[in-house]
Amino acid sequence: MRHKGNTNPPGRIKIMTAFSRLMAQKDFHSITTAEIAGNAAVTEGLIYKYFKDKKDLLYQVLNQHFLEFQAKIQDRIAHAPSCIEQIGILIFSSLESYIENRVFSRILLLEVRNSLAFFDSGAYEMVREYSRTLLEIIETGIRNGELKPDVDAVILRKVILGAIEHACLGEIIFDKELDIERMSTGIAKIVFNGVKA
Amino acid sequence: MRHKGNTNPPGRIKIMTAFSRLMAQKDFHSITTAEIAGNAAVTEGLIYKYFKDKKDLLYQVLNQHFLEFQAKIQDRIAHAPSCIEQIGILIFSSLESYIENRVFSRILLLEVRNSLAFFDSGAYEMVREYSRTLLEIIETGIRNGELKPDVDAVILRKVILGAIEHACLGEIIFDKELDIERMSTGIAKIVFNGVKA
DNA sequence: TTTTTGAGTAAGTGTTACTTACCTGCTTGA
DNA sequence: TCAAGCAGGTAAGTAACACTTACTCAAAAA
Repeated sequence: MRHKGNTNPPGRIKIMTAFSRLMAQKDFHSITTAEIAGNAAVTEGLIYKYFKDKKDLLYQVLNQHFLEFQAKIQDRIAHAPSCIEQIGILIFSSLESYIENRVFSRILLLEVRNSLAFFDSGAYEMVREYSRTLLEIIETGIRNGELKPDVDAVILRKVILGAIEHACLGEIIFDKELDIERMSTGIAKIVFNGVKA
Repeated sequence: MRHKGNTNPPGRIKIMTAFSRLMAQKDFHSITTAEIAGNAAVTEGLIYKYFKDKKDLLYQVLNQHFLEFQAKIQDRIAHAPSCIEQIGILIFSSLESYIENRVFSRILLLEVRNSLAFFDSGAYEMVREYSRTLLEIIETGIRNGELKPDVDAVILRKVILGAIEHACLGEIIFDKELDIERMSTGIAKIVFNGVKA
């Protein structure tokens, strides 16, 4: 049966950290419950005391990482004066978080999306909040004249989020370095000024 | 053992079409080999005559879909006069293919990326070719003055590919409609002209 | 006529995610 | 004060799954 207690017992923490460690080395499907339990020095059964199933464990680890991501970005954006700068900061901070926290990125960009169960999870709600934040910035920018009045806010959001994700996807998959500063200013320049001569 | 013959026997075709049908209904991991065999009216063992494992079946189905995708895009681009138009066509045709061929999209955007084995597959080579095509168009555009001379071609490619993927991701996942014309011209407008007032 | 070979089958097998029943010590309230 | 309840954790399963092995059959080659 599922656990009811609302504390955070050592076994639960050990399972999550062991799983995070393993996610840094290999993909979700090739990590076995036996392996998780072994690394956490608990029995397999305990995993199912704290997590509904293996996927639920994945989502909760993602959730935990997401909290830091969210907090950092919201804080930085709050201190920026203009919408243009806020968008620049969001691009930079997102890339920075993706690159610095590769376990988080691997899970969010590569592992969870293939299962519909994710979209009912709390972690997905955080994705939506992040996405909503960007939309609000864009809409404010259009209203106060920083952005062109005929810009489609929803499409612009898709362009920005897509660019961010695609920018670090290869680097996450193949474990390469990324010049975050160069990439984020490059993306911002294209989106803000366009590329047509 | 793996099959050696180079024909395309009925069993093999039945397995691939049955699997494609199933992929339209549910995600890869929840499709069982028994289910595939049952739908194809063959025995489970035959799957492993023609495919190394379940993932290999996935990659080969993707490959097959990709051939049509590639052919359509290359053909359309060849008939466009300018780089600007070629990029517009690539955006439109990609979105169209993603939306019209959802099995292909689900596999490419959601299912294969989580396993490193994919990046050794023939299907991934086609992704690279598609990506290379876009880069060449951009570089030509910069050289002949259609695009700004200081544009970073690699970053621009990431913005465009990211925007395309993100534009139809939600629609693929949640099985929604998409106004392809509106979306592709919207993306092109932002990328070409920028959004800053 | 015999041999080879590709297409396909039947019956496994080891692993894996997940379950069930249990133990153990700590708190708590009657 | 002590039994009851409960949270943390364990041990030993089990069903289902991906994948394997050893086989049959038919038709073309030799």
